[in-house]
Amino acid sequence: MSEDFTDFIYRQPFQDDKRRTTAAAFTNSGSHSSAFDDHSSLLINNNLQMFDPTFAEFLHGSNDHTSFSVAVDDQRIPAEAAPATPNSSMSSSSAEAAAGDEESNKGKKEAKETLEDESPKKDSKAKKKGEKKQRQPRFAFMTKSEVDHLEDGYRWRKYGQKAVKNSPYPRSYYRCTTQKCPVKKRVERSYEDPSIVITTYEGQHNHHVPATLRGNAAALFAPSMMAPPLIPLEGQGFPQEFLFQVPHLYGGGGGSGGGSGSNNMFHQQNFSSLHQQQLHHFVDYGLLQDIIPPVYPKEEA
DNA sequence: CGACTTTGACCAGCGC
DNA sequence: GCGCTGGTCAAAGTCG
Repeated sequence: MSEDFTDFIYRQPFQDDKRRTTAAAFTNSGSHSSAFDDHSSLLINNNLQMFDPTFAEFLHGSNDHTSFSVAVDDQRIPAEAAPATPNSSMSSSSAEAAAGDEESNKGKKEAKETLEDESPKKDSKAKKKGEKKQRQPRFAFMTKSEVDHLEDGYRWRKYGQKAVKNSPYPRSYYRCTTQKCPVKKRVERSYEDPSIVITTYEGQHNHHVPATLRGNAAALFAPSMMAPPLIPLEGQGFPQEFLFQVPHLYGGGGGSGGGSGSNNMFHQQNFSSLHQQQLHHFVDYGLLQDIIPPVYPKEEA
């Protein structure tokens, strides 16, 4: 299914680090590698400098972050999955790739969550045994930030936290507090670079951004999360997830410590046409078209 | 008092 | 079949 993309990933002009990361990620699919061990993912690691810094900035209005990345759909960033991951750049392990189509473990839980919404209680837990659930599209953002929970314009309620294998940092689970909104997100820190926060959004908001939010986030994020179901996860040959990083050109707070490790990954020289194509690809999937503000093109200009 | 966080327990999928 | 791990629930605690 997403093999195409996996392949694509391998072809990326990764840096040494990247390569190793990727390799590690793909070979380290022990069991549930980790938070980001789903299917193959499409990576646009370094070299991708498509967005204007404002893009990253809109993320949460603050300037904690210096980098930003996105993963779409079932893929997760093998933050912890890649023990050898030199930097937090994500790669994806195809461990759950197979699951992508059919969905596997988490699907069921999510199913109950996303489908039944907030109504399900322990009850739902007991039932829905054989019931399988399709996975919601996911967007993983890697953000360099001091705070774990980044402001993205929506209100979230934390409903769980788990220690992550291979990582000293726990993973937090959040759910959109808006009723009927099935969106969930996971937040964890890269064990490689503690300064990087990996946020994975799952599902799409079916409501507008709370008015109380920062204009930035609200304006920019709302659309993306509210986009209609555009990801035919199953059998579409789509990348279960893809992600890209956006270097934050602003001095992320004077060479933030963590930045060091990520410097490599966020260090790009130019935005080649290839990347543009890639971006287009993503956009075509309709996943980012809303997320990506019209500012990126100006990068060229 | 309502909203949110913390935290232990539970459940299911997967690999061995 | 067993153990590990990820994901979720829900009671209790905290905060404004």
